[in-house]
Amino acid sequence: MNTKDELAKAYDPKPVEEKWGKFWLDEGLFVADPKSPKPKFSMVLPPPNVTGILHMGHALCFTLPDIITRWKRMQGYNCLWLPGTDHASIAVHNVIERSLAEKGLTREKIGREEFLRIAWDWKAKYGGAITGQLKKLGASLDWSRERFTMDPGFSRAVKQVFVSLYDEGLIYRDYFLVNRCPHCRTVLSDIEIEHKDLHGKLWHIRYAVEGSDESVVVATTRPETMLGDTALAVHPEDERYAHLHGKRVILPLQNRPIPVITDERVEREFGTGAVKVTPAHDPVDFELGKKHGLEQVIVIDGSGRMTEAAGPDFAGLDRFACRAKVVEKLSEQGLLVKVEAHDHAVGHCYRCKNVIEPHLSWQWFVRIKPLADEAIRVVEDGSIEFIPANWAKTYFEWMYNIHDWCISRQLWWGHRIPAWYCRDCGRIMVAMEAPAKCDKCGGALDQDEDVLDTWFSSALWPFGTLGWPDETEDLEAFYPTDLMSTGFDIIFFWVARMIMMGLKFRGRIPFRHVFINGLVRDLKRRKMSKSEGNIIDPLEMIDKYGTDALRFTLAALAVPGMDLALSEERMAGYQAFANKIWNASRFVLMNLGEERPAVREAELTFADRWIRSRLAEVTAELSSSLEQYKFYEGADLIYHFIWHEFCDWYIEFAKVGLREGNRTTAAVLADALDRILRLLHPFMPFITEEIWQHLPGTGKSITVADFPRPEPGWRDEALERDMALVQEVVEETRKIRSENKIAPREKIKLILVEGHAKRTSNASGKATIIRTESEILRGLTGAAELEFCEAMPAGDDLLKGVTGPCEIGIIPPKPTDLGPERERLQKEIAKVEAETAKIERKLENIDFVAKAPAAVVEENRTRLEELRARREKLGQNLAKVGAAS
RNA sequence: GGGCGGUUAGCUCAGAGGUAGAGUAUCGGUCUUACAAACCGGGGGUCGCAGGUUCGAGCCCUGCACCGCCCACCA
Repeated sequence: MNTKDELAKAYDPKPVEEKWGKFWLDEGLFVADPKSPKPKFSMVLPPPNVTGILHMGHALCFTLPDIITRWKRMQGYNCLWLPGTDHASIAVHNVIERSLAEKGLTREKIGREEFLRIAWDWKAKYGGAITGQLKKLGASLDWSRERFTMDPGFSRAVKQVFVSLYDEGLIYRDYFLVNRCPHCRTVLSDIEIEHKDLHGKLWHIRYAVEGSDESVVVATTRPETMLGDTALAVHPEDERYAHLHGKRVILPLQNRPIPVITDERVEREFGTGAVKVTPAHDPVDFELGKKHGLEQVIVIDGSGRMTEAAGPDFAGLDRFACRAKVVEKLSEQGLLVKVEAHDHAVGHCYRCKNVIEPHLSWQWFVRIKPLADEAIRVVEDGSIEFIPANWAKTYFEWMYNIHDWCISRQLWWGHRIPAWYCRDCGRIMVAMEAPAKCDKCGGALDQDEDVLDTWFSSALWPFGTLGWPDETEDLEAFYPTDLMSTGFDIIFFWVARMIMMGLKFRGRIPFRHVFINGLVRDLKRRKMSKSEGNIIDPLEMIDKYGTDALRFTLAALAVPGMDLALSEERMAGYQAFANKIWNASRFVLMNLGEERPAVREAELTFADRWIRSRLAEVTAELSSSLEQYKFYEGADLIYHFIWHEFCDWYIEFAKVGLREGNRTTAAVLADALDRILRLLHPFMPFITEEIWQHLPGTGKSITVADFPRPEPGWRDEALERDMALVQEVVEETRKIRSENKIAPREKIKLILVEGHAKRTSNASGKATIIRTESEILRGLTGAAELEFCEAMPAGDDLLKGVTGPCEIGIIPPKPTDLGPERERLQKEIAKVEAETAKIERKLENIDFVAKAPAAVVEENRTRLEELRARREKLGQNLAKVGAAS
């Protein structure tokens, strides 16, 4: 890259992001090589829906793993991060059927073939939107391996899995009561139902006992289903109803006799203790019906309308309209005893939010227990780890109580179930390819109309994308993957099923770590939704603050497993951070030529050694944070280091050296920046690449540069402690200046009173610190004249005697009010005294001295001494100021 | 009904049994030649409540309150 062109004064992300985003892809820097001898690190991207447009959830889901992948890549791993999209049956249906409805059409009117043509067209046209947006986030995905859950290879994998499971008896077909969404007109699995507590009613209805004047009152939340009642149930030991055993009651409105049955599952305390039984429309009743051999009368169809069986008064009515009418009729006939308010949970469709309807029909199921048992084991034995670990509990909770999985959907967009039915003998044939005719009777065959649950195919994502069922190079090289990063909302939908299918079809876990990220919420902690109007659009944020700022914000807020409240202010803060780095880099580059100067050990200044020591420490800490997926911690670390150590202190120190023409300082500055950029790169890929390319002596791309390792020789804790003293002196000086309203320009005289000697450093360190200290005091505080207290020995080296924290006083440059300084000292004294008292109390406590670890006791003693010494010096200073006034 | 989180500065959140932190906001002061998207300084806290363990608790234990989420067949 051209190192000569100057950096603009302020950072402008747009051209930079465009340039390097393209460069990385053109150069194939993220393309994985299955033959590489390097250790591998692989992930598959949770495929976004083709219908999707980028939202903050995506931004988070792509940023966090991208940080990991970039970090691993820089560490020399052969990284594969495989992208793709999901066909999202129901979501696509919703989109297309809505547009059909606008033209007065339905999918049934245009037919399956035409519908699928439209769907594929739509996918081709809009399905790419999400991938284009993804690239803007700078996610280092291997686009050469992009997949789609309905591409031919993946479809083959899906069929293969279905056929195998069917052959093994793990997939079966059954006539069963399932959840159906009347709006989406398909059945759903149990976890696709959202339970919401609603304020409902409990209607008490009188049923006459056959052949007597007696009656029984039942309570129900769904009066319309009574039309399909085929029994009345009471508890066998409920004495109130003992005389009804074996009798029949007359179903009102239908005037049909139904038997009274007894079952332990009836709660005597609830309602009247007598319950109507509707086997075709209630899950419990369905089971009761099976147990007691009851008839199943379907009175509500798949669209939520009443059937002929509901009787002429109700047939054709919508279920809710029917409810009103039933209640009305019962009331007219005096059979409605009372109506109570009653809160209860009602199932809603997770896609369209309509109330779901229990629906009796033929469906396909996965017999899940045998698969779940293995999947439980691999988490129990630690083969798969959840991060944070307590999500494993959620996983177990569901897995232990898992129910068979209904996988058929009455939709067209998706993987059509590879099952054929013989028109003549009804035989079912399941195969990869359509059989020509029935292998039993030779009859013609019809393929099952339904498609598979989208999640059935997603479950195969970690190996289906790598070429399975073929034993490909990629599959060999990259399965199992190392990390699955996703939201807790799809642990059941997706994570659990991937584990089950991975174990079943690869015999190995699909991934080692499951990182659970939280939900992105707004500042009021509400979920972002269109209807709330609180959406923060990532593309808008990128436009406004830059991708790096967005990424850094998400990382800084990402505490594992916790929801994060996104704030635009914060993002603006990280935009400023990018600008800060930019300007710091400008300063560094200004002080470099075409070549990077070499470091000469002998010329290293105190500050140079200090920043190297800090760098070694921060490098180690950052790696440790990333290893634990503590993105917030890593972000915080690097942010603080760059802004408040590198910029605020080191660059200021370096100016002293640079002014004197110290080329080693220039070299250290350049080297530190180089390392900083590499440390920061996983978080802020674009700006770091841009600056790095301007630094002399770097390589092809920072994406494949070495991630820094802590230099073992650089860490120097004693030196860091000395620097802390220097910083204390400087900060105290600034404080005094500020409180006395002394302008930076004005020269002041400082009085340094030597502190206690406890924190003495080694002799050579002292010499250095003293020199640096003078530099800094001049350079940073503008104090040209230093004056030291009487106790200080006079001599050439003004600060020779300073060995510990210093109390600083000032002699104002001109007569001025010393009141503020006096107040400051008094406040400081009060603080010191309060703390002294606290520690004294502690040390007077015999138990504390006896039982606390010796080191802690010693620490407190030292601290007490420090405080007492400090109190004394403060007193001396106060006396001086007091005397001056 | 069962389970899981949360409650720390005005706001958003970190926090490792041993001196309560960050960002931001706020107040005051600075154009100190990398950066006003900046610099310097200040103020701001009974760590939800009540007990307990401990020499010592924001942190561990018990109970309670409130907020949020997940699961669940009292119709």
